[in-house]
Amino acid sequence: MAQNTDTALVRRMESFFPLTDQERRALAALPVIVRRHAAKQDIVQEGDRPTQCCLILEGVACRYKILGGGRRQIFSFHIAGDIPDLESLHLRVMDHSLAAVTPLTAGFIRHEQVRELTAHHSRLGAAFWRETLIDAAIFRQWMVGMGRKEALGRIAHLLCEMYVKSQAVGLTDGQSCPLPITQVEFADALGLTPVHVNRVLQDLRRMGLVVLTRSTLTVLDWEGLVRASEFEPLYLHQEPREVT
Amino acid sequence: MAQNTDTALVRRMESFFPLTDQERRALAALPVIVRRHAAKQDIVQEGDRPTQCCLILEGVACRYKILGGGRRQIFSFHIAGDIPDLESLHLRVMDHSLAAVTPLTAGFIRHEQVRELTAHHSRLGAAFWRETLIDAAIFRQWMVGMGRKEALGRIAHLLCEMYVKSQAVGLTDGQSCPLPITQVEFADALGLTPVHVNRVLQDLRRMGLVVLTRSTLTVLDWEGLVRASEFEPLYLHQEPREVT
DNA sequence: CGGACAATTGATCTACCTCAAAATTGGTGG
DNA sequence: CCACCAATTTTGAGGTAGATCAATTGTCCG
Repeated sequence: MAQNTDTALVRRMESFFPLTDQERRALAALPVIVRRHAAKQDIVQEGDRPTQCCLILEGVACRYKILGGGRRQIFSFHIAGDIPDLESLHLRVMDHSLAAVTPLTAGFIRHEQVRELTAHHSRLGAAFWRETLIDAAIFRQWMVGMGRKEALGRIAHLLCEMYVKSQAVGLTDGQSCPLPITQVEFADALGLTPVHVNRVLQDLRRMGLVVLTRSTLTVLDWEGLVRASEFEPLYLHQEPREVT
Repeated sequence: MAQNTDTALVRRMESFFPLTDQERRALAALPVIVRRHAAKQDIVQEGDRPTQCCLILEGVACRYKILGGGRRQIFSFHIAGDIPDLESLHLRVMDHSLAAVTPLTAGFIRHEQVRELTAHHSRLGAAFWRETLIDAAIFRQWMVGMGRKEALGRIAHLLCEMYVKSQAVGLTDGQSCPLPITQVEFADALGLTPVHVNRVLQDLRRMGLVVLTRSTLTVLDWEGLVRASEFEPLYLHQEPREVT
């Protein structure tokens, strides 16, 4: 398992720039505690003051906030290699919660270890910072959807995004990727009702763009899906690897 | 003017932790080029690869993206002391644009200078990082509004937020703060139509919560506004100053 | 095999949009 | 200093995407 945690982090960092041996060794030396979480279980809650952050190793997690009246807004979905609560490194109090969507394996790293690492390896610090900036870019893109797109484009866009993110960490298989997210969760992420999500997903199927099972997304017509969603992957900042 | 730029940055940093003399000197030594922008003028555009970032000294700026069909989504408004494109430090290509909302005075600092600074002063680096994390927290809060609140709560929330942010940089006067933002801009920020924004603002006035002129917000009933908007300022992370 | 959760369907309702025009406002040039 | 222009704000009437409420069906898993 220790090897898994290393490769996840190392691969993630190397998508920014090639690591030196020293940097690779420093990452591998990070003490990581691996823990499993049941589906729907909170990992960190709004109001907490975490002393560690959480590297997703397997499964899907989401960040969310609950309002009065049972309304919920999901801000992001996270897959293997993501560190969804990295921001807790510099924001003492959590302003939202982090939960497992599916059964989850996660590695926990103490803040002090991360601070130590970034202090001594400024390029790794920059890479971590960059991760949080990409998170923010994704938030902005979701805002575009919720503010200025109709339900169909909004849902299609999320499917594109999840597919591309899965691809980047090698989770795609042919034209399929894992997507174990319920329609209720889609609704809470997109600012819609489960009922409406259901109807629009049927439209997407009828248009021959995708097949969605309970746990898998298959993209039948990528071009069509991109067009329907106005998807432009620039905001994910998956630049070709170059030396800095 | 050099003094203005210094105080803006220094004050902003000190809201995180008390600076050492050394840190204060390093900030003051940053070469800053001051420039004025007319209202509605772009400062940085989507697709640009900036080599500097922009410190707002006076006026209001916004970040936005344009979609086909003339739809626009505004992501944030920025006032004195903000560095709205700080993220360009680690994301090579701009995935959105930055524009002046009002006539604007801004100071520009070269990336290399900022990198130099953060490399030698890791606490300042952390403070800059933190700024971008708070931006992201505000994005999340706007998502909550667009996804799960009706227009009245959404608008009221933005008014609360702008008031509190103004207060933090000493721009409030009694129960008023500058808010030179048109209803069209509100609409593009909130995912609404200008027509609907107009009607809801009238409701807020009729409820006796606020007075809004073209350039100034006056809060008549803060409690009422907070209740109507479900405003909880935790997400702004304006913690009491403490030593790190 | 049962029980809970997830997906689906149908009927009705409403917050917000669209389109169009009028009334205000503020800045600018003469 | 005033008159005018362009941008904003405001008003009205009708339309629609998506919400709400309430079942029903399907599916996974112990």
